[in-house]
Order: sequence, then C-alpha cells, then structure tokens
Amino acid sequence: MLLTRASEYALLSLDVIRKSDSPIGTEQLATELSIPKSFLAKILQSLAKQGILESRKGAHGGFILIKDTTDISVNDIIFAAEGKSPVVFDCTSYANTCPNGTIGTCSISPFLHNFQSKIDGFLNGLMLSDIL
Amino acid sequence: MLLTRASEYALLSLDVIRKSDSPIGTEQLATELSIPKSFLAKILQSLAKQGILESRKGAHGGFILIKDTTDISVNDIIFAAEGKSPVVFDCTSYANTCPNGTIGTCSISPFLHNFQSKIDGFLNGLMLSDIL
DNA sequence: GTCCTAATAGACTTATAAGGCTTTAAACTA
DNA sequence: TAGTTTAAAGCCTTATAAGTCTATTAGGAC
Repeated sequence: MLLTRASEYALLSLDVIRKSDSPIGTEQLATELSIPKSFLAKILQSLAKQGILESRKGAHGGFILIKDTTDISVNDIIFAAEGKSPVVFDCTSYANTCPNGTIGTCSISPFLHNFQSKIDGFLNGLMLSDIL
Repeated sequence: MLLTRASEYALLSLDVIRKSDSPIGTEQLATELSIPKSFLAKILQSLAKQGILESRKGAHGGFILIKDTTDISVNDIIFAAEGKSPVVFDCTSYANTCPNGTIGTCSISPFLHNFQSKIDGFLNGLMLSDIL
C-alpha cells in the first residue's frame, strides 16, 4: 500500500481540527474518530513539527490549524504523517542488493521515475481544501 | 511503498525473457539478474498462471513469453507478481477497525478513490512495450 | 501549588515482505 | 525404461515495517 494508517488518521484529524477555533486535544480527537490515542499523539506531534498544526500544552491545550487549507498540500500532510513522501519503489533502500548494482539505471528505471513523478505531481498540486 | 520486489523482479525477468526465442530457466535468470532463485521461481510461476508466460518442464525447459508485449499491461504484470493490483490505501482490509464503521463513506474516501483511479488508469493504459 | 494536557521515549505486538529449503511431479533425452 | 532436467508446491526462517501501549517528563491554566 502506498499510504499507511498514519496518513489516514492525519487527514481525518485535520478535517475535524480545521472546523474548530479553539484547540482540540488528542483525547477528544481519538474518541471522536475512534482511533488509538497513543498512535494519534505521535502523528499530531509530527504535523506540529512540520508547521501544519500548533500545539498548546496545559489545560485547554491541544492542536489548532495555523495555515489556510489552501496552503497545505496533501503531500505535505503525508510527508509529515509518515516521515517521508509516498514512494512507488525505493531502489535506494535496496542499494546493497540491487541486481548488478545498476541502481537507477536498470531497464525499469525510466518507468519507475515516470510513475513516481506522476504521483508527486498529483499530490503536490492537490491542496487540503480540494479534498475536504 | 506501492510496489514490492516481486514486481521489480517480474519486470526485470520479462525484459530478459522477451528477447529470447527459446525457454529460459529459473536458474539462468536468477544468475543473470543476481536475484534469489527460490523467490524468483514463485514469481515466474504466478506469471505463468496468469497466462503471461508459458512454462515448460524437462530438459531445455523454462519460461517463454506467449503474448505480444503490446497486449500485456503493466498492471497485469504487477497483479500477477504480487497477487493483487497496487492499492493506495485498502480500507477494506481495515474494515473491523474503520472509524465509525463508515467504510468507503468517510471524509477522505472521495480523495482516496480519485487517487486510486488515477493510478489504475495509468497502469492499465501502460503496456509492457511502452516501458521496455 | 495543583491539576490538566502535550511531549518524549521506549517496549511490545502484529503483519508483511523476503528469502531459503525440501519434496514432489512432470517432461524431455537417450 | 532409466536417468536427467526443470517446474510446482509447501513449509519454515528471518528482517522489516506498522501499529499499539505504558510510563515519564515538561509546560501552561487556574
């Protein structure tokens, strides 16, 4: 699968958070979306680190959106949630076992790059406001 | 990752097999491409079951291509190699834990379906002859 | 100061991918 | 027919990623 649950949870969370003016806590989000609190906490943390959300500690703390939904691409969200952009097939992670060591230059490389750029283009051009 | 090594090996193998008139054995292919023989054998078997290759037992046996490369889509190959078509995010495999049980009807479903159909269209329209 | 909530870190469980090994069955060769 | 070659099939091990849980630490609100 191209995406993991991290992306699913991130997108579902952002759909709730964007509708609120005040911060929403992990606890509340987890309950409302019926998803594990601990896992969600890590994802929200990552979104905050990437500047998509702002986190507020203490009582009445939680997470709020600090960008306009037209300024956040779906790729940004996935990257933050998963720690990397979605990839078709990562040759580099197999570098040591790549047949003949022809990494990036084998017979299927052109296809992989073409495919990858199609996906990148799609996700970078798609804004959060387009899908929610 | 969207694709696994099974697809990589399948495509690399087909690139070799298509150039030969006589059957090529698993042993020879595995050596030539520097990939594990036992794993490759399973992949080739799957390709044969899907009617992409024909297998011949006995001396001088092996695998040959029985279709024109313009009649095999990349999606066919991936499906055969991996046992399923590449999927962006498989909600159905998470059916039991889908938030609110709103499978296929949640706020991100339209995005997922749109994304998936883009990929399906690309891979179904792309023939083996286009990429090798 | 005390309660509330996020941040951080780590252990743990489960699922999947990847590869290996062995046995069986089929087909060709001589 | 006997022997060789090759695919077919199943089971097993290992590596890695995904997902979950628990406990501790840090910081803000009242």
